[in-house]
Amino acid sequence: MTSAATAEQAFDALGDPTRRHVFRLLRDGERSVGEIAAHLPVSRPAVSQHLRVLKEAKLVSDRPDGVRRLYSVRPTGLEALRAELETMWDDALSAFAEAADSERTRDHRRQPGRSNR
Amino acid sequence: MTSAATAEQAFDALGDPTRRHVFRLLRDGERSVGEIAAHLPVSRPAVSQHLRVLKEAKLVSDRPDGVRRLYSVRPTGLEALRAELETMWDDALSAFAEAADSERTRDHRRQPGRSNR
DNA sequence: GACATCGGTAAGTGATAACTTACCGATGTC
DNA sequence: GACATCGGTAAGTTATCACTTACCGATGTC
Repeated sequence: MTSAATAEQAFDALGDPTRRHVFRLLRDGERSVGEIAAHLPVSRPAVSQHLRVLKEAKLVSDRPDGVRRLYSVRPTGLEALRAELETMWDDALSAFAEAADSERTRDHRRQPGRSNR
Repeated sequence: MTSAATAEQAFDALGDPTRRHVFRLLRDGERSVGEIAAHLPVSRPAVSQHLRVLKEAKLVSDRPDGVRRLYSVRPTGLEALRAELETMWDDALSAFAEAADSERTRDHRRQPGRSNR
């Protein structure tokens, strides 16, 4: 229950600007919490909390390194997000084509009784 | 200024579960506001507000149809999101590989002076 | 062992945004 | 024109969540 690795979690996690910022920082390589916080306009505890969310969404992983704790990106969550987005994309394209199609088929001159239900 | 079509907006827009629900409904084809609301546990005005956000993020478009207003998915915003995610994905993979690499290279037995700064 | 650094957690606060009901203009039907 | 339907907007409430400071345990250094 605590491990679902859903795209939902990834969407929610990356729905916050600060969290996206944190995530993007990690694309350069693993960083400690303090380093991350130094690059952001928020406090270190705030970063810790964001990292927890990202971790739960399987977007990052961490490992101890002495007193520090190094965080790094993790493909798992992103993969789920990518797959979901791919589906969205395909469906969107077909829905878009279909809509454009019916739009074209439908008479453009105003039809009085036109209320497709 | 009101039209940027950023991936940021798309991330923020799809960061809300209800909005994702709305967006997914539209994958089946264009729908009126009332129809959408009927499928959701929220009121119609709430749906209207969500649709506005989705519209600003270029994720949906609308057109009048008599008294109704039909909303449909729009590839534009999704495209921006997809591109951004693609970048994230590539960077994540290389960062991941790099991290795994340095992890492997680094001696696994505890080194005393190990504090890479 | 004393001391410093790092980071997670607790507790509290403030802003935001998701929701509600009420209202109103626009369109279509009779 | 009267009436109904649909949907956007205004205004207000509430819950959520991002953030703060304070505290504490863990690890490393001397």
